[in-house]
Amino acid sequence: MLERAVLNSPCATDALTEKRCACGNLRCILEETVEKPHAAFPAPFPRWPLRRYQPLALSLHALTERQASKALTALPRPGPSTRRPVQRFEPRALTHTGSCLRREVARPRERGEDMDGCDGEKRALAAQLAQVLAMVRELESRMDQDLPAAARELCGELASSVDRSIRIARSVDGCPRGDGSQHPGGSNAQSKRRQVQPPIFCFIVDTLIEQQNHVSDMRLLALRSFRCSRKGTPCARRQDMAPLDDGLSWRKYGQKDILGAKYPRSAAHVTAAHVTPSLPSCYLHQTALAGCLATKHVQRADGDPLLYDVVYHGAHICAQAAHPAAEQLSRQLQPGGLADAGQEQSSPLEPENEGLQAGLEPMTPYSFAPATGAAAGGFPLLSPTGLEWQLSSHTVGGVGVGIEHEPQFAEFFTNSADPFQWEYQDDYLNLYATN
DNA sequence: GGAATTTGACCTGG
DNA sequence: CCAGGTCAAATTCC
Repeated sequence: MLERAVLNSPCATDALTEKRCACGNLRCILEETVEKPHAAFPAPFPRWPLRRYQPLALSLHALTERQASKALTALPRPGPSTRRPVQRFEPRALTHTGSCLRREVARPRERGEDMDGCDGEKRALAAQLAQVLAMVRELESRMDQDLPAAARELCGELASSVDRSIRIARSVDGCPRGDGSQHPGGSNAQSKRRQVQPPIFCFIVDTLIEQQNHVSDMRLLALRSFRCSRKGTPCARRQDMAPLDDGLSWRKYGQKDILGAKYPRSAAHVTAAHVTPSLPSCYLHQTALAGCLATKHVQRADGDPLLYDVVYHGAHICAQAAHPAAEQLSRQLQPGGLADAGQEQSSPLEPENEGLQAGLEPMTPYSFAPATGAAAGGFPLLSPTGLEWQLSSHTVGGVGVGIEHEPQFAEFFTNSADPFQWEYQDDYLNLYATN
């Protein structure tokens, strides 16, 4: 795995000053970009905290502000259930139970708070999100001070509050409706395949703390999801805290143990139910192949079992392509002809062409549709390498980390002449102000 | 009984 | 030849 190779670099430290490390090891390149700003400016360098904290804090701020306004509207509305939810692709072996929660938090009912069921929990959720927002603002206010200890403490509080928010959101999401039906994804005791999403903020807060400790860089996180694909360039990939609920329906058709990987890789087609719902199940797979070439591979990351490496192949030409996000991706793929994953294509995410710098919302692979949980909402991820690495996700459990495309990746490492791309902070500001 | 998943076999590209 | 992707019958779930 690339990640492992990165971490095991044998290169000498002095090589880090080279623009490209002599050994070509990725870690050297990473450390160069991380350490150079520190070496170039005397400590305490007043912009150090800003450079370190502002992108993530801005992400948190933008997210929490949106969440505070959107979370409740995304909650299940009372009314009859229209149809049985289509089972999303979720490898059983990859199912987890949200064990990454840092601490157990008593639910409002257990704490003697509002007893009005969903309404009470909605209020608790709103309160939690408001608290998160306040903490993020405080974090922003401290950016100009070199107070890593205070920032660390604040991050811990943030993580705790976010965990609580997500717990509440889940419990609300699972509240019984007026007609007694369960909301999709809710707490259906009979559903053994239900999906449990981990808290989305654990990761970003960990990342924030990690950056504070000079241990890592967001660029490393972007690297973690890079892997060569036998079939050629995947049209999109990302790492996530859970198998994505990307708004589409997937059917698993295979699982394979991968040499050197801890966890097997699962593959899924788009289900053809939307196209030919009357066909018997034995034809579904073939129909899916004939109707839509999109496939999805999911594998747990070796380094962090809570992360899932998701790779999308092929073009959506089935009925589900009508999904707004899928349509958007399709449009982006068409000019470059990336429809077939086996073809060598240029990046569908060229920043200068795709409106990132114009303030448009960054693209996401297929659909990361707003999920039914209260934690749904836009989530801009920042990358230290520049705007072309940014992405926004819209999934409950989704913390998009590394959507990338191989040409971009290659360009990133072959054209790493600007280790100070962090200086585009104002662009970040502008970008997120428009999201 | 239909839908979804599992799993061993087969296929394919390097 | 081998690793990884896919097929499809068998199995499981609801």
